[in-house]
Amino acid sequence: MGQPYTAADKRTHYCGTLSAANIGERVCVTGWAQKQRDLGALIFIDLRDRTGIVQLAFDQTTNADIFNEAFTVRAEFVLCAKGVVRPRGEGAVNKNLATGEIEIAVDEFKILSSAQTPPFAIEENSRVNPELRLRHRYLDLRRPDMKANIMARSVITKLARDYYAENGFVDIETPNLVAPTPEGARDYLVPSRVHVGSFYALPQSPQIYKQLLMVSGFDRYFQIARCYRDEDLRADRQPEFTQIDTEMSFVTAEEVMEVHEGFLKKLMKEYHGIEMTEPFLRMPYAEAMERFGSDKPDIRFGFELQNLSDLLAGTEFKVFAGAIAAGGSVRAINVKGAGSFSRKEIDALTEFVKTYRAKGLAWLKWPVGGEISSSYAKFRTEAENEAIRARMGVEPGDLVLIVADGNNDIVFDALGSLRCHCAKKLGLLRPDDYKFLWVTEFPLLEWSEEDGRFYAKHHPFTSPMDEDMQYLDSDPGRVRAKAYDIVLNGTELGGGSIRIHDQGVQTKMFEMLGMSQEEAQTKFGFLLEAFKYGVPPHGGLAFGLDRLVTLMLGLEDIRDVIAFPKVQNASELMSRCPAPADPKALEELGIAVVGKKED
RNA sequence: GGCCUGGUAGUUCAGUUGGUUAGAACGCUAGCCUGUCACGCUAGAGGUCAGGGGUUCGAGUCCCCUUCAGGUCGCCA
Repeated sequence: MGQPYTAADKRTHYCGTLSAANIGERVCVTGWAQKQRDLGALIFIDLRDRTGIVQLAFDQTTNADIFNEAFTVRAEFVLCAKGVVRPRGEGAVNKNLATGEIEIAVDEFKILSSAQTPPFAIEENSRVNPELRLRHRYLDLRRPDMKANIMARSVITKLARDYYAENGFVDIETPNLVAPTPEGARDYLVPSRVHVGSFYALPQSPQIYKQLLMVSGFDRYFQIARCYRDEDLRADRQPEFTQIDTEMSFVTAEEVMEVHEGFLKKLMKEYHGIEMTEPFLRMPYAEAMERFGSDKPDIRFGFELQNLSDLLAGTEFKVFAGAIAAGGSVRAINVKGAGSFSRKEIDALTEFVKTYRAKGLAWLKWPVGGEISSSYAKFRTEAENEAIRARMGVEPGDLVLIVADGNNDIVFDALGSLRCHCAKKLGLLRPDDYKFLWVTEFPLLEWSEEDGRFYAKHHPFTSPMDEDMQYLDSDPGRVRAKAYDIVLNGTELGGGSIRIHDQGVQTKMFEMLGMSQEEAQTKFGFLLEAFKYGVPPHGGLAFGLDRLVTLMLGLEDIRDVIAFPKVQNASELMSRCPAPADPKALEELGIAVVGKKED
């Protein structure tokens, strides 16, 4: 139900752009009815488009036909209105509205489309069930805040394109139907009709292709690349996501970092008006772990980790002694000003660290003007207390939280998460405080107890550091990589590395990952082959665009910057995918679905 | 795969110790109203208390299962 749209209905202005400057002009506006207010012989309609709202005025005595049309308008009707912009009457100015000084005296009017009452109000900050919002995402995206998010994403994407183009990067598309990835995240598989029984994968990243583009001599590559990983979702993780993907030839790690730092600084300046002149802080992985218990530390606040193992060498407290004896450690953070936390609050913190596999949480309190108290009173000594107080810089009113475990990974993980948790609880995290950090010198390999072998921490094309080459055979776990992550306020925004450009080192790397010559040939033969024909030293970096936009907007949920996101079980509530396939299509693909998982 | 939280009109929520006909606000429908903009006034409609099972004289409320959504650990080279 609606009238036809003709060339004569072409809009002259966006609703939100009209102002007192347009008074006296005859204009044509189009959009959605935000609200119809019927005062009897006078009707007002707020008309909304992507720029804002303008008020349409209808007077029964002036034009009864148009007035009667306006009478039938309900929320979300699509309208085209023409008329003269006029100032509002004395006392009728709306200071809360950008266009509040004026209105349009409508003299031509069309209902282009009627509308059902929407299932939720189209307004800013509406606190509506996310499920309902996603089912009607097209309506959710009409809300001004969601619309602003998506439009901001467009602006940031354009900034990226401009910056990298200005710096000599060539925008090149890489395939979305690629060979399955042998390691790493699970692939989304795409069956081939022509090759029944064979599969493409959707790319987890354009990694190999961009390296091959360096072999081809493009020197600098750039792409806004869609990537896919079939893993469980989080608030900051979607199964399909977008990377600002880059690669450069003839560069060192330092040069790669400088170029990308330039982009972030440009973004901060043009988007937030914040001039960042100092180079971003750089910190080796080992230091990040030691001080913050995390490879993506939030450095907006302190509460740094301290190793107390040496101070507690003689402790009679079995939990501590046992952890140290097992080759682990006892570490602590001093949560400044948290001495007032109640027993109940500390119990909640204990539960919190347990989710990170810590067995418990010990604590020491130095209350203002009170006696030292602790969770392990029976075992502590005055000397130990004093040593801890001195090392942790404890002042009255502080709370020292201690985690001990035979496995240092657990100690770091638990305390690293706990310090962020406490900072949040104490309200120390300002989203408009931007602290960038490069984390460098990541370990090249990671030992898997479960599989009894090494895995590449980054990916198998990452170059070892020159000074650690000597340990490749004798002590592979010690080898550091020319890898770097860019971290903002505790979130990994992106990461990259200098790649191996030596065929021999690459072969060695595959060996260390337990891959035979034949296997390496089968999986990456084309890459090794390409490397025979003159490969430049190269490296690159990819930003997670979704996370970048989320942080730039001060949001927490990645879904707020994605037009059509998926929910936790990786389905999409609006289109209802994934869905069972047409049996004929399956037959053509040679695929039989043998049954859904019962458990 | 594990753990935690939640699901009550269209929406946001309340619903006491298990007790009569499940309420409010907003929205919606109709009528009235010439300066509203959270318009106002009057009247009205609107409920599979997520679904199923159980306990009970009696279940929105207690128990179990399922389902959906959210958070999180594992996972995410």
